[in-house]
Amino acid sequence: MNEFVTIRDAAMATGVSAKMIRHYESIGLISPPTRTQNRYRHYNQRDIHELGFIRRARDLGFSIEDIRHLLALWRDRSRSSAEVKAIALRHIAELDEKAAALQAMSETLKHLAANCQGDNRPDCPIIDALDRLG
Amino acid sequence: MNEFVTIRDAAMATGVSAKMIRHYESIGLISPPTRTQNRYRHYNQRDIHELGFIRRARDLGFSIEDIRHLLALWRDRSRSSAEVKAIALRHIAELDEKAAALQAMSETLKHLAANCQGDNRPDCPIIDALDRLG
DNA sequence: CTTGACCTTCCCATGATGGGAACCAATATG
DNA sequence: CATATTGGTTCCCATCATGGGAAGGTCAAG
Repeated sequence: MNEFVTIRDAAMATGVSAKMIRHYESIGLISPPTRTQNRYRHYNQRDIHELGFIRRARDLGFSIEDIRHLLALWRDRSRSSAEVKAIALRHIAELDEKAAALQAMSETLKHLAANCQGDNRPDCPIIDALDRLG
Repeated sequence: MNEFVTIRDAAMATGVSAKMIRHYESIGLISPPTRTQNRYRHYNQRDIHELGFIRRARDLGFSIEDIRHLLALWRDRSRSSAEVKAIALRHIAELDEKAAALQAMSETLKHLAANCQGDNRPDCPIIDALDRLG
């Protein structure tokens, strides 16, 4: 019934914390919602929908600036899917690059750890590698 | 010849920026080096060696707190390799977890992007997914 | 003596998020 | 009705590792 909800309700409905909702407003990612006489923010269904969009984009690792762009495209009925896809592909490349970097570190450490006895003696190929001896 | 070098030379020799060398000192990761009369920091071979250790640990993604621990073990002749290995294994688990999270995002986006025409029409499964419709 | 290259300390910024203080408004209970 | 609790508000600070830059001291070379 009540189309307007408080920031807490909006947070629970979308999975975006009240803290972050205010933050998104302060950086202009979302527009300031209506306020009641007591200065409380009140969110309508469109606002909630938008916050859900933002949360899902964050869950996919998009940056705030990317989301700003995606929101503009979302609202633009005459957008081209090519523009959306370009943002996604660039982000995919970044994700793959970061994942590869982490995996390279992990691989290196796994090799070193595999050769480490892990006993009470000091000899350790991990330390040696950091020491530039290994 | 000259065993003592300036912070710039130490930075160039180790790949750790002068800015970060001062920072590591300020947080107690390295001990304050000797100073000349003019208050300039001067680093010896041991210091350079230690900074190299830190840089290699950073390159493997270890946090500053992990490095603090690793440095202590490095200096401890009576360390147990088990303790070093434990730190490494925990870090490997973190790296793998983060890499997996990034890959999951990438996979999801790749599926969506594969179904996106990328043309000048607005229809777009990527936007639809963020919109909760897809 | 000036110029330029280096050093020093100190403050501010990043990106996304949370913690918490100080204060005001609304509701629920004794 | 008075008070306790809850939940709003703004504002400041912290994270993590790193860099930018200002203001000022020091030194070598021209």
